[in-house]
Amino acid sequence: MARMEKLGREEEEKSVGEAAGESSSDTAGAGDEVDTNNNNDDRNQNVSPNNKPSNVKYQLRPRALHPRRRCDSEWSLQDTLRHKARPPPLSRYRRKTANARERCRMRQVNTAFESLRGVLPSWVCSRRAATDMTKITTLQLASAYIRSLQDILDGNAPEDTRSWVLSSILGEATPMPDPQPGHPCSPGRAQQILGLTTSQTDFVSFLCTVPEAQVLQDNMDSLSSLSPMSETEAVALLMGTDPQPRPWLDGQQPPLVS
DNA sequence: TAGGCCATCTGGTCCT
DNA sequence: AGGACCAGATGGCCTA
Repeated sequence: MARMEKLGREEEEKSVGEAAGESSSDTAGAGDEVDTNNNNDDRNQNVSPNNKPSNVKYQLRPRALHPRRRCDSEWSLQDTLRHKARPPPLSRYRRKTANARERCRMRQVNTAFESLRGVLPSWVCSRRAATDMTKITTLQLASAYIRSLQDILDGNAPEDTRSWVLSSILGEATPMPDPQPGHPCSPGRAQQILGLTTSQTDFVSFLCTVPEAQVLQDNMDSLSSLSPMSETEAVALLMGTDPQPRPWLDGQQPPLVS
């Protein structure tokens, strides 16, 4: 939290500085007077003279076109032919405006990540600290979540799914048999107990007629190390009555907002 | 202290 | 020409 506040302050200060005519790159120096193409960088020393990796996890690739073309086997002839003369560097004004646009663009990316976290059900994330919801984690969780929903829609589920879902809906500890009209876990019963809307009851009906949601749990196995789900949580998701607080959305400082 | 994650700056490329 | 997008580089913060 404190970290994010500090980051926010830093950005604010930088924005103020730029508004005052300062160039943040004057102090940050991210690229200023740094020969980003030179291979004398410490982290490039594991690259052999023929530019092949030597037992390293990753390596840097030359940024400039000509060195990259020399070392990058994926560089195509078309790329070479398409290469244009190097344009002059941007003016100081255009560089600043470009930086501002880039910051804005990255804010939009972060907003999109926040939005994505917002649609992830709590049981996907509830076992994770808010600070653990990194961008990568968010994408991985969302991917697994979507996969689970897709499996449900495709009907790739064992037979016991209906009873599992309905027993969860009804808050009963043991699996229920297949619902029959008038059965305690029929859609009508669920509507009565839970006060469901018509559309929600329709969804229960859907669950009563197709095998599906065990796959949700199965897919959650892939997430088990991240966030084991309870039946109640899963049903809350399915019914749109997600009861759990989402600390990363709860008015607290979001974990990754710039 | 190393590694992960992030924001930011920057240059290159593509598109309008 | 200028904006959008992308990826590399850099430095700060945090945690194991």
